[in-house]
Amino acid sequence: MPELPEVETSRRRIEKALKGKVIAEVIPDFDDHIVFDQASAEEVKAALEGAKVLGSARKGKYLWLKLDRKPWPVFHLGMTGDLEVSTKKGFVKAWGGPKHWEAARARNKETRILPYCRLRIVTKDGSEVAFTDPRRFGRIRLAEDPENEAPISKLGFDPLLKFPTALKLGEILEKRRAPIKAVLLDQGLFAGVGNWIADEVLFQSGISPHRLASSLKAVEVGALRTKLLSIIRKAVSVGADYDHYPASWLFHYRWGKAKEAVTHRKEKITHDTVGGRTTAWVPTRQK
DNA sequence: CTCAGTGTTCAGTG
DNA sequence: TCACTGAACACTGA
Repeated sequence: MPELPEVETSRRRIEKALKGKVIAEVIPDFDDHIVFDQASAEEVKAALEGAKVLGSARKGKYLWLKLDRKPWPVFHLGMTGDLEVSTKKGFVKAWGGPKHWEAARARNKETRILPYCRLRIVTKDGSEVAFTDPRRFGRIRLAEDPENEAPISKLGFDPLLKFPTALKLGEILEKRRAPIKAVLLDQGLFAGVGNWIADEVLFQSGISPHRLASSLKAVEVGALRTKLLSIIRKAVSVGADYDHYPASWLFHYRWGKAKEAVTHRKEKITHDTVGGRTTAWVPTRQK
């Protein structure tokens, strides 16, 4: 479930594999018009092959490569997208379901199978990056100036880049009539926040997801801001490795809708739909 | 077989 | 015009 920490971790991973290198070959799935919804697979291939990777950048859940020529590729991981790296030669793409993987495996036992691979990038020195996405809500696009073009230009504050003071944030939330959970998910305000981070922030700051954003008191806005920043920084610092998130986080207990779901302190977890999304929260702790 | 679950966009409502 | 809601999108897995 790629939210800001997973996307930032992916960015660092592929930057390490590609920075300073020349892209030798790009292998897209030419039949995929969903992931390649604006630029065609052919156009992406043409834009990347032969270009040198200068670096990478990210805002919210979007990331992009900076090349020594335009346009640049922009990636969104959607709900199930991922960017994998191999430093040794030998990724093999396999489209479709498990049957395709078995067939590919049978053809070449030595090579790693990449389920649902949409794009492979191979550098001159043999490093490989692969974009995989089973459910195809992810997107691969091209842009001349990603940061200043829609949709990235429409994003709000990225908690890792620039974030408003508690005072300023309070002024913004005062004008919003939707439940705070829905406002936290608004990418035009909190770029990079997704469903689990929003729930975690509200859990840790003791605020009910149903509260209207405009009803939050200054002290609550301050707590929400502090928790939002600390949760994202912590998740990024451990490379979005869920096993290393603190045991006290709701994250470990929120999945599934088991009636008996409880926190690490045995508090009852309730599942409601807020802002159109399943919301896990703890009524005894969140007011 | 049905449906939840992921994030974004777009149509519809107020 | 603006703010907000809810469905649609593709697909797996429970």
